Amino acid sequence: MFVPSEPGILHADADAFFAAVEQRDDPKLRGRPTIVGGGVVMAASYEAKSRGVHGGMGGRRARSLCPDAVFVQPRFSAYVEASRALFAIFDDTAPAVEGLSMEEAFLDVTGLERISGTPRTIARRLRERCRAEVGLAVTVGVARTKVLAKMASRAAKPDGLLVVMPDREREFLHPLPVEALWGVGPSTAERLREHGIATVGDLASRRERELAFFLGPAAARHLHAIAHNRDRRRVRRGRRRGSFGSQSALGNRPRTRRELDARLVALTDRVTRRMRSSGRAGRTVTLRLRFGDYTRATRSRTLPHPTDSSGSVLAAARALLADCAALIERRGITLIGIAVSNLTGRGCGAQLELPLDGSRRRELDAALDEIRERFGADAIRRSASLAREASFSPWIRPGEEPGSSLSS
DNA sequence: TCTGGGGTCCTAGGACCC
DNA sequence: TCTGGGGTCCTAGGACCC
Repeated sequence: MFVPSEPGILHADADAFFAAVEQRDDPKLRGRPTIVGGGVVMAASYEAKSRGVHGGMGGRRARSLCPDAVFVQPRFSAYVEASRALFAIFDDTAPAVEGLSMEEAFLDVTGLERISGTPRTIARRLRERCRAEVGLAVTVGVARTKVLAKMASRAAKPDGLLVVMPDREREFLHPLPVEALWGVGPSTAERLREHGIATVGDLASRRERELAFFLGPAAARHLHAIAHNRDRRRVRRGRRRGSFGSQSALGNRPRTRRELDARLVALTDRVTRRMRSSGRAGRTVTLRLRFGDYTRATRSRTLPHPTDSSGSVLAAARALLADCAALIERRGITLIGIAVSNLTGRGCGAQLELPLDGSRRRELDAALDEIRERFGADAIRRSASLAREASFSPWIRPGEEPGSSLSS
């Protein structure tokens, strides 16, 4: 009898991360609906979720749905520490780990069977270690592709493990509503439903060309591919972030120019400080605004040279803010944010610490493969000459911490 | 106390260059 | 001088995710 071998991509995701850390650290919260945040729900424990509370919901609505919930202030340093501990276990489990956020990652365990056992065994052990060593429940989805592993973990939550075997992929995927697809949000779902597409199976039955008419070519190609579980993206190590940003909500009361400028100074300081401690510089400064009527605007400016200095970023941000004075006057401002993108080092996504001894050879080859795959064979030659010009220093450096964003 | 705070990727038009 | 093709970069905005 044919026995298909187990697929090798794991998606590991800590359940209700912020809320779970709070419940771990304060026994009084265990078993009780716990909500992190106040004005807005940043994370809700499963006790609160079962009453209809979810992330992003207004605090008042959450309170009315779940009057006995305990609200706690977020403690970001505790979440960062928990995230590091989880990633230490992930890194110990698989050679290729790709962080998606503070609390989730893809792990490629292909070819580890002789050393560590089957993917199912590895996933089981990973979950046990996260619980024993970090005190958190981690759900794992296992499949042949990243999209499917991600969707498997979603389906297995909370505190579950789901392996989608290759001969069961369609059975798993096709009955799901289109909203369940990773990357399909309210807007795309509505457009699909307008065209009579309600399930992933419906989606798979349409031609890509037909989808492109109302989704655009890129979205059509992507959705058509994943509806057929074609997803060739590999688990990539050492991905570096593409931007640094910070924003702050202002409430509804009117703000003076002086107040806005003070916010801008604080935001700039926070962002450039983080950039300097990561050793990155950027060229494009973006100002993000939200107005009293919930409309938004962004304005950006690209500088001639990369910078990490608060002076240069602030000057650009101030000029952009001045351009928006009339808009702000008219609509009232409720949120201000800045981001710096177009970062130096972007594109050198596969990094390695020197020195290169024999044991690093395999990693180097994998890194070169990755660069070829993402940027074309020519990129190696161009990078090599750049690196020679720069005395082989700036582009080979240890990667950043995994998990670049704060999330719920 | 009525709407966090962080990210990613894609599109489309215009400027500019060869 | 006009037309065309092909490419890159910049800007603004939309959708989505955690």
